[in-house]
Amino acid sequence: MKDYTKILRDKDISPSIQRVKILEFLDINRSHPTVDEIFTSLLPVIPTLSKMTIYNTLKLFSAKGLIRSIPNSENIGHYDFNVEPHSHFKCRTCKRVFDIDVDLGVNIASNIDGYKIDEYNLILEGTCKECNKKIKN
Amino acid sequence: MKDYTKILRDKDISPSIQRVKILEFLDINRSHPTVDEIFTSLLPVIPTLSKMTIYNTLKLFSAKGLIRSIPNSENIGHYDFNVEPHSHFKCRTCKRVFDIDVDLGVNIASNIDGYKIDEYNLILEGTCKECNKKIKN
DNA sequence: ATATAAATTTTGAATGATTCTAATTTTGTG
DNA sequence: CACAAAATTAGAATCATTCAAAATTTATAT
Repeated sequence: MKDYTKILRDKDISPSIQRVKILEFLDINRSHPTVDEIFTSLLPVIPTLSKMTIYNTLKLFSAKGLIRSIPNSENIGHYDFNVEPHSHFKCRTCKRVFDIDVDLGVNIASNIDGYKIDEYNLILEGTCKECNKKIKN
Repeated sequence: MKDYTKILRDKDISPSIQRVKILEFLDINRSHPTVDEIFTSLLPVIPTLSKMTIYNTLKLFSAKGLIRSIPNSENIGHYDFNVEPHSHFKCRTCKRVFDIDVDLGVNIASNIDGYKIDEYNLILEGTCKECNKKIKN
């Protein structure tokens, strides 16, 4: 079992119950959950939890490089514990976000001068394996 | 002057005044406008215009491959007349979206089996040249 | 320990983008 | 020219997100 309290302290974040539970949830659930999914799942654990805390916490975690957010054309935020370089595929049918092992190489930052890049995301969209099968049947 | 009516007909879209003007606007304004910017700009031209028409039209154009939408972590839709492969940079300060000439190199589609890819987007986020200067001063 | 200040969480209202629904207008066809 | 189909419009509804202010919790100094 990971010591999320320590992970937070190492990033200069005071480890409140809410923050620890949100971080733990994101680590265990690598399905790129939305704010709403996090809220619904943690409400039984922390009955006083508010969505505002989740928004604040996710913003804080992102700023500290602890997690990353995944933009997509449906304009709903997904969050990822995995900050290692990898890409994402969003299924337009089931709405799930999958990890895709596409390596962009390091050469992106070097190409663009003048721009300060905080983050980059490669997002593929279309139909996932499962939904493809269902459509064909 | 381009024949937008013909461009629409070629894609089996009946060329209403609204659709022609929206397409023309996107062609002339390559600044990746939002729905609101399109609406505000075209309202003087088509006084009865409604935002719903713009949403419908952009969705239709996207589905027909006439334009593409640019996802970003601020969850606000930007639209691009240019459907040729290229990437985007969104400035978190001034909110503008810039074209970036990043070559993704290896063709992505071939790497991922089982997934049907309709579209892919590489979106970089951070601070643009101009905003960088302002911050430093 | 205890008072006080600072940080965090909570609540509910507000905002902003997008979607829904139903009515109206426009267009295409016989 | 009438009728059906398609497109547009208006306004309400929804959903994610943010704001502002109050309440709670935590940390600090006495």
